[in-house]
Amino acid sequence: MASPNRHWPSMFRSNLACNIQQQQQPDMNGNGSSSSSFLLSPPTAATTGNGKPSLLSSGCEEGTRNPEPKPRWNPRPEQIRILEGIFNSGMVNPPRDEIRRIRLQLQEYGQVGDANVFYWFQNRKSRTKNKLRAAGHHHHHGRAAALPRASAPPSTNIVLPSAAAAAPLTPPRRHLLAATSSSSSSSDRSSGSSKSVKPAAAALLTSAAIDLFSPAPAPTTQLPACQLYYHSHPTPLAHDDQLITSPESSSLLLQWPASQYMPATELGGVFGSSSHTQTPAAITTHPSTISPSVLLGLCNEALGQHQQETMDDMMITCSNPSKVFDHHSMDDMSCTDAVSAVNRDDEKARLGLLHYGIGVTAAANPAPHHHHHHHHLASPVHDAVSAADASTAAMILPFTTTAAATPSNVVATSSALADQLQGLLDAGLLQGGAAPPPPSATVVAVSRDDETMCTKTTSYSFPATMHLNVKMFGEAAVLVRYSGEPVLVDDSGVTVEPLQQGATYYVLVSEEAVH
Amino acid sequence: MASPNRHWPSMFRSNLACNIQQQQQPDMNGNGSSSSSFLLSPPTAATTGNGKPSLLSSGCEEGTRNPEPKPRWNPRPEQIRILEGIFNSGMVNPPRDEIRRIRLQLQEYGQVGDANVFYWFQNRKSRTKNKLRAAGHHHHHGRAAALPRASAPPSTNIVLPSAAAAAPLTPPRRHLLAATSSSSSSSDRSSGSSKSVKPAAAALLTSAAIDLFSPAPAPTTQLPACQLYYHSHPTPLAHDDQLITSPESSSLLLQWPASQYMPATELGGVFGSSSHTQTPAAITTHPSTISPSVLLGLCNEALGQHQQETMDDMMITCSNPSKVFDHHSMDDMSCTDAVSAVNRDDEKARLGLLHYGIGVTAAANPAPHHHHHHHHLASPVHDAVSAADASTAAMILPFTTTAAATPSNVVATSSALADQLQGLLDAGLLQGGAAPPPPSATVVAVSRDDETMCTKTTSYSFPATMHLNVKMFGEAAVLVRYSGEPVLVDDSGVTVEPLQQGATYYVLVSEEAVH
DNA sequence: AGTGTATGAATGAACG
DNA sequence: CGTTCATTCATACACT
Repeated sequence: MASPNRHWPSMFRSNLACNIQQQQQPDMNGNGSSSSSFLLSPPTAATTGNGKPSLLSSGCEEGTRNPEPKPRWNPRPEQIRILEGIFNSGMVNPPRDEIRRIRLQLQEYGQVGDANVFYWFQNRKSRTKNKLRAAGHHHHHGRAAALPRASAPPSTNIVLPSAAAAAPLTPPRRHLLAATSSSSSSSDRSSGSSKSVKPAAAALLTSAAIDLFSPAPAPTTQLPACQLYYHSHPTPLAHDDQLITSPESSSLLLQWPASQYMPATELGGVFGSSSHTQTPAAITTHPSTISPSVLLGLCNEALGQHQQETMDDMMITCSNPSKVFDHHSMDDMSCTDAVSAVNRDDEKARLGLLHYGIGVTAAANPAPHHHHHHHHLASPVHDAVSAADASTAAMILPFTTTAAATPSNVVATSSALADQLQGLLDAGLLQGGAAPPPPSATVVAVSRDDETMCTKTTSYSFPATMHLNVKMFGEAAVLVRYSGEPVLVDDSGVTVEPLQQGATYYVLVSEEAVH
Repeated sequence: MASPNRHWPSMFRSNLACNIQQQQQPDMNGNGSSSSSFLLSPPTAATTGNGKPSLLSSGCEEGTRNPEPKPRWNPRPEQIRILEGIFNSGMVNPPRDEIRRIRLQLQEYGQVGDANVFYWFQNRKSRTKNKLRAAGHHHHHGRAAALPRASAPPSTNIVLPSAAAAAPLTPPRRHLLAATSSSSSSSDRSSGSSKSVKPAAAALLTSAAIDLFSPAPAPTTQLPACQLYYHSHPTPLAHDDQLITSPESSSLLLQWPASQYMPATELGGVFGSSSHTQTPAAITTHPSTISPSVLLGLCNEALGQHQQETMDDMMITCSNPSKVFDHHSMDDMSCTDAVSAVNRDDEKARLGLLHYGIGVTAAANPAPHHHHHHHHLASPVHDAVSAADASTAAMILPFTTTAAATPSNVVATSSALADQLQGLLDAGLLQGGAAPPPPSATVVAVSRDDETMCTKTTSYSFPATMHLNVKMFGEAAVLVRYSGEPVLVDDSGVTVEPLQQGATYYVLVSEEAVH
């Protein structure tokens, strides 16, 4: 695809150290050519007033770190609004050039780099998706394609009258006070902060509503193809403030037709970006064409104020992710797969050690559902127990272990588990299945430290049939059978008879000796 | 398939909404409904109709004013225990599906969302790392010496007699009094920690490091040539007889089981759940099954209460090294290197270490906070066992194992059942169950003799919460979690954080060093 | 009553 | 794209 924007990330890495105050942004690419550039707004703080600056650090001093403080971009509310608007207009993942444009727009409110914009979209999209997933998790409805309108499930595609919708979640007043900030979901952070306003509450609400349903999912998943560009209008921005605040604008929102929906993306295409750019008037103008989402976007952006929530709802329209279920089923997963999967997992980290594994799916089997209390020993439990024991045993006796271990018996309990194990075995991971274990005897050395009162046991696995020199455990070491019966050794400490395969012996050692 | 479900990033925020105070009763879950709950899903709430309808839906009270926007999740002690257990079992950053499972488990004790779990892990990991950094700050090279920094890490590696150990970070008295959780490091919150300890520095100080066994690697001498393999025997040992020799220790070890064995991996999966699942009765039933380690656990518990002295137990195995280690060249990596890496901090270190990876484990024990302690020891014991087993298992099948066994999985499994026993153990053991009283951590030292190609493992049981001086196992020793993730240690080799109760750690030692 | 720590939550930045 | 790291924000508690 054209997706021009892919790899950006690497780019900026600048570090400028601290010098400058604040936000320097990764501007990156901007390439200087384009006009842009101006770094105008220095610091956030300044410009608008955001207020926050103070405390943060920013500065560079603090020395501890290396030379690279690089303050992270801290989007201002206005910027967030804009971004949010664009995003919900369907421009889920803007191409490079769009990013650039957006950046320019944002710049009016504060320094910002393309990278920031890029990341913002990436994160926003990603997070939205996850959230969605989480939320919907319970039921996976399969609704594959839900419709736009119905959007998924829920439904909420309704337009909500402002009041109703809004009310519950977002406290209106909040907006007033805080003003801009509350755009949809993510934004609050920036503004609020302190207690007075309480961020979370309002914000959350808002966001909540939005996130889940609306925005993202749908648009996101949907068409990749259509991304839109929003055209920026040169002008408008400036007024942003005004727009936002103004009541009127809000009123606008109401107006549009909720009825028609179209995928956000599409809209976006249409005018997505414009949204924020748009002036109320404009909106008015094209009401029909505009999709709700767009409108929403606009609203958010533009006025953002109170109503946002409402809008959100609207947006929802298109959604549906589709893939709800792709996971893999463990069952299917062959050992191999499983293995690999596992590895993958940490892979990055390193090879594979991994922990995860098998056991896994457990969920499946027993029911997680509450019933906890009941079955006591019920079979499951029982099995479990035995399994556990077995395992224990295995551990203990390594030797024995694997082989026997067929999980199946034991494990049988949980099918899922079993399967997995089985898989592993098959895969050959576990030795048990695969290779016959060589004969060996286990020798457990038990020593106690009088001081610490600690008892330590070390176990060794020696080849069966070998003659062990007990002295290796110290002069005073005594080798005994599991039964406690001493094993005969010659003067040099070597066992008279070879170790028996599969047998377990114990050596008593004193720490001193060991030492 | 494998891939799809892995980690999920972030974001899900829930709004929870109604959080309700559920908090108090663990049981509340009742909910029966489906397994999960709705927790976060506000969104989904929608399911129904979307939440929007004015409030209704959710029900959350928001209808009202919303007194509380979103109360932040407040993990209950049991939940913390569980999380802590999982975390220290190596599941530092659980994949998405694991999170889900974990959540289900946690839900038994109170409302919680995937996001909460996600955040918990993220934060926990992050903070652990930072702490380390802070602590170890000094110069790299700190060899043995004590250190300069006053604050931080006083690494005192003292041996701690049993008593001393108690809890560095966690307020000791707390245990007695409140008894609440106190799991280790992070968890304390619930119980109470706070200032006393303070930041890392303080913490470190407080906790004394222990140096118990210095000889670590091999207490005993080396083994001659052992080649071993562990063969699995299906049943060999079955006798429950007792055996062992030594008096005291023996008592501990006594009989172990024989019953069925299964690969470590299996265990992992299995035991986790089983453990907590177990009912006392069950236990009783199979007493024979108990492994030495279990016994130890008991001991710990039994006596341990106040202090935990260390006990250890253990096992071993020699296996063919070649297989074991070869993967990535563990050979190449010198311990030293490894170590240093650790100190370095960061992931790289981590990664490197991972090579070693080992496997499995863990168990934690619960601490029943309030509540009498009476559940028979049974459960605890059981827990212990599992822990031990796990470790053992790990050793045995290190490599293989790993792959599959996800502790969490395990855990998850258990969750379902959990409850009944619960009364007994709170959380149960999941994998990590926790033991109420006798917190201890298992440290398995793995050493390989290049000549003989034998691998020897020794396991120690240290009081949980103590800071272990890894150097006791040799300069080049590296302490890793079951997952293979290295445990952070300061320059002097003392763990930044105390050992986690119920957790199993592995120490990689090079024979040479030992030598 | 404040103040600071510990930690949940949110999100920018990056890596693979 | 999904995941992970790092930072920051905000809040619950404990402390003196």
